Amino acid sequence: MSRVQAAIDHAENSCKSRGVKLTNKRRQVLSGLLQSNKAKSAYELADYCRDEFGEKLPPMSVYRILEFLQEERLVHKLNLANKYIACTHITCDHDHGISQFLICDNCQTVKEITVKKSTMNTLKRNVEDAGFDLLSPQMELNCLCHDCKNKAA
Amino acid sequence: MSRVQAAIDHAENSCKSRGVKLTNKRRQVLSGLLQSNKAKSAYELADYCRDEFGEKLPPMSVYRILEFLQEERLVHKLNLANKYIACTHITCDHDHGISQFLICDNCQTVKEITVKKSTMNTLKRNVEDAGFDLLSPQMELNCLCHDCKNKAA
DNA sequence: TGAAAAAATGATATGGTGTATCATTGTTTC
DNA sequence: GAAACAATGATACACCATATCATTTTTTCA
Repeated sequence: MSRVQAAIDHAENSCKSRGVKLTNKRRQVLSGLLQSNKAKSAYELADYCRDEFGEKLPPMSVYRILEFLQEERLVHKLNLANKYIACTHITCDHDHGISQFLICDNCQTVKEITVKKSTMNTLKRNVEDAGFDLLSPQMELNCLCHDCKNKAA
Repeated sequence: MSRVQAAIDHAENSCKSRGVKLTNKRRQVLSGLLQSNKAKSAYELADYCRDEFGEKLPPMSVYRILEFLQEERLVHKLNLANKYIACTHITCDHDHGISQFLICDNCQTVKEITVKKSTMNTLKRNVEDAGFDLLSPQMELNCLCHDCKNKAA
């Protein structure tokens, strides 16, 4: 079974156990995100569903579906680019910490990592010293992936 | 002399020494950012110039002016919110490190801080372990400022 | 079963952000 | 004072996002 199919099956079960439905269109949008290692915009996903499944999905619906997928923790929104990406941990059952996203400036590949708790704690203290409380420390960092770095060299 | 005026004077000198011009409109846009502790969008700045100085500044011009101000390191762009803010260090002469921005989710006040070098190094190593190189570690963090926190309590 | 309620999706219009392009005005330079 | 350059204006348009109301599909439960 493909990695994508495995993730979708897992998502299906997760939804069922939470008492919500992974409808056909929701599954299609999710698969659009899963079969790519780059983030995609709502409009790109609408195009994908049209091309791949012959569904004409209006943008509004895509946004609603993405909102649903985010609530179910299947998808993350990258606020810097206004794009969306499937959660790397779909197939994990355990709850995972705050994710940080590394975005390659050259090829747009996105990698989701989890920064060590101690680093985040240091950062948090830093922020509190400035008179603020950290709410959602999801960081999106502009990077160059080593593939592109090597090609450039 | 007001804080704003002092910053503008300083910017003026800085531009002169770099051989570029802080024109009237550029000064107006900069002052729009300086007299606020919140970030402003290009369109908000256009409105500000219209209301405050009777200038009708088309959006395109505001964007060009903001680009100029960023090149001169007088202004930062907050990519998360698509807004701009005056650099806190305008009146410093020394070159300063990478800035991090704390944004209050409630009142939108923005505070520019500099995270300790050791923390950034740890983060950098974290990122490199994942196969990426950090390009511009400008972080924008969603926070709650202590003013709002206290009011809520 | 089948009508009412709820959930999901469609359709249309519109607003905000940002850029491409070409035209115009203003300022240096020599 | 003409040529070269810098700054700004004007128009059009692309993309992201949401508000609103309509329609379809699914669930619920008497």
